[in-house]
Amino acid sequence: MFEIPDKQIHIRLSAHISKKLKVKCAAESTSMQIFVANLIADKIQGSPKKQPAEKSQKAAIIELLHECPILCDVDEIELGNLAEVASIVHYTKSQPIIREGEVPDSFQIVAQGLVKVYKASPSGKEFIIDIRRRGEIFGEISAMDEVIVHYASVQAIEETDVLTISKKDFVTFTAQNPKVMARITSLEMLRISHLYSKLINLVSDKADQRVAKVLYALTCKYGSNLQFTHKEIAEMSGTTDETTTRILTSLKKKGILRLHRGNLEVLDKSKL
Amino acid sequence: MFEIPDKQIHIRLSAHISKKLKVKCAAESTSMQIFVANLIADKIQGSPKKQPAEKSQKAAIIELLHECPILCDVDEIELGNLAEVASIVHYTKSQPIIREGEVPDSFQIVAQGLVKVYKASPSGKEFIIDIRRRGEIFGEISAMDEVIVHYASVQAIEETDVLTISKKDFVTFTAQNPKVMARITSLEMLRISHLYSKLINLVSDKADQRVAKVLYALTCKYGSNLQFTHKEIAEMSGTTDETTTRILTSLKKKGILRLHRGNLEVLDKSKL
DNA sequence: CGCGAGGTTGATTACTCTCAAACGACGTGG
DNA sequence: CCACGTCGTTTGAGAGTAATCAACCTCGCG
Repeated sequence: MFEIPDKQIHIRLSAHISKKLKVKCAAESTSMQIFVANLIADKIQGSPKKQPAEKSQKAAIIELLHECPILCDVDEIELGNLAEVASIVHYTKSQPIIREGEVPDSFQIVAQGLVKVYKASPSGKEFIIDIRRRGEIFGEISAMDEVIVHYASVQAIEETDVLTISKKDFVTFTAQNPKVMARITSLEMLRISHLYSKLINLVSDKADQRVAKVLYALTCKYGSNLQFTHKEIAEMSGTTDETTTRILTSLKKKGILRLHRGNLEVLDKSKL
Repeated sequence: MFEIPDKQIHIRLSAHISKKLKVKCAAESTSMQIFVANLIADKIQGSPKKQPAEKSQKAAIIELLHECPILCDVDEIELGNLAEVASIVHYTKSQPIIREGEVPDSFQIVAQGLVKVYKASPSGKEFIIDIRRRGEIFGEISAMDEVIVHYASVQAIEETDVLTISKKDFVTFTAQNPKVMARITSLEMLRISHLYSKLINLVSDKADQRVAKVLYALTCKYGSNLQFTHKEIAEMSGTTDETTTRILTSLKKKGILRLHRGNLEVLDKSKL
């Protein structure tokens, strides 16, 4: 398993090293503790180890596969075979799953928790393209035989379990189940339509409308209790933290929102 | 055929009708002459008529199919069959080909000329998502069996010939040529990666860098002589006409560009 | 010639980013 | 348990960007 060790470790750093670390963490938008913890874990254990699917897990995996829209009508036997080659990998909060530029080697389905799909600009600004939850897929680019690289990064935004299938196994599976490939294509086109909407929103809406649209979309998908920080809302809207805070407080004053630390509640979706 | 009549027609409009027409044309970013010409043509002839592929055309159609990346390795017989059910449709400059929200009924390949894929916001602002030329496809959403609608509009930006294949025929074709479907999926993923880049550019770059990136990308694809108006560059960059003009003139002063009416020449691509 | 589309320029306004400071909540180390 | 650092949040002031509004130019064409 890949987890931050329970034991506390105390580290003393010289001032300039500490400063550099701070800058790096800021650029990667991660906390120093998590960064160092992951660094240590990486060093000690290498990449997250795949956990072979145990018998007790197999039923759970098949249930997850059933919940995945692109696999919903694949027959039981095929799903069983797929479950055999799948494994569950746990990622801690803020742990990277895919880094932009890496060569795809596996297809993934979120089993539990949330991941963000995002892209960072050279200047360090991040834009969250999508949030995926249980049953939603990513890394589907590995189903392609061309040699391409990941064009976005994926990171867990809370404790997350991810079902992982190696590229080789997934290619074999799709070859035997052409309908799955068709569903993936269909999904990609749907995602393109969402991207088009995001583009046109970015060029034509002001920051407050963009934030409102993000909140509206999140509410539609996740309900009125949203476990996101202002920073995350900002990165989904393409604005800065401060601007987002201002917009959120103004929405609060209008009675549309209730703000708490690290989460917010939408009281009146229709007013967004 | 669907063309602006050669005969000149002089129309006298009352002031308020003229004004409304002007506003409408501005909103749809088309010239009044073309708008009225298309209006008349639509009224007289209905939708653009499909021109049945004549013998002399069939060779040209097959040549086009060969140039289309997603079809490049389909065998000659299949391409011949596809050519049988394909037809060439001519669109005049600024004529709409697909309107957002329409139900897809055909798959299209640009044979000659240029089309823009764009989306308009409710406020009327347009964003040009992509420019397609000979061999590039659009309307591929009609290959899907789900009932969905077009999520962007397509318009000819110069005199353009488009190879059109009905949804039914194209679905039949892809069913017999699964590799084509795989290539389409691959293409969609590539397009997604471009969209990701556009998104991150919009949120992190200033207007001048966005324009520069647009010019750079256009130069890579079309060479140093670009037949685009400032308005079109602006709609690709997500800025206004005026801002784009300012940026272009500043680039001209730096000796990177040469500006002419309706086109521009990139002198030093590396400085963009 | 007169019109309209494309292009240019200036002045003003509005928005939002940036920088800065500060606070409360929380967890951890001591 | 307290002190501390970090994170998430809040607020303010100032700067800079680009949108908006407006006027004007000019080229090409009917």
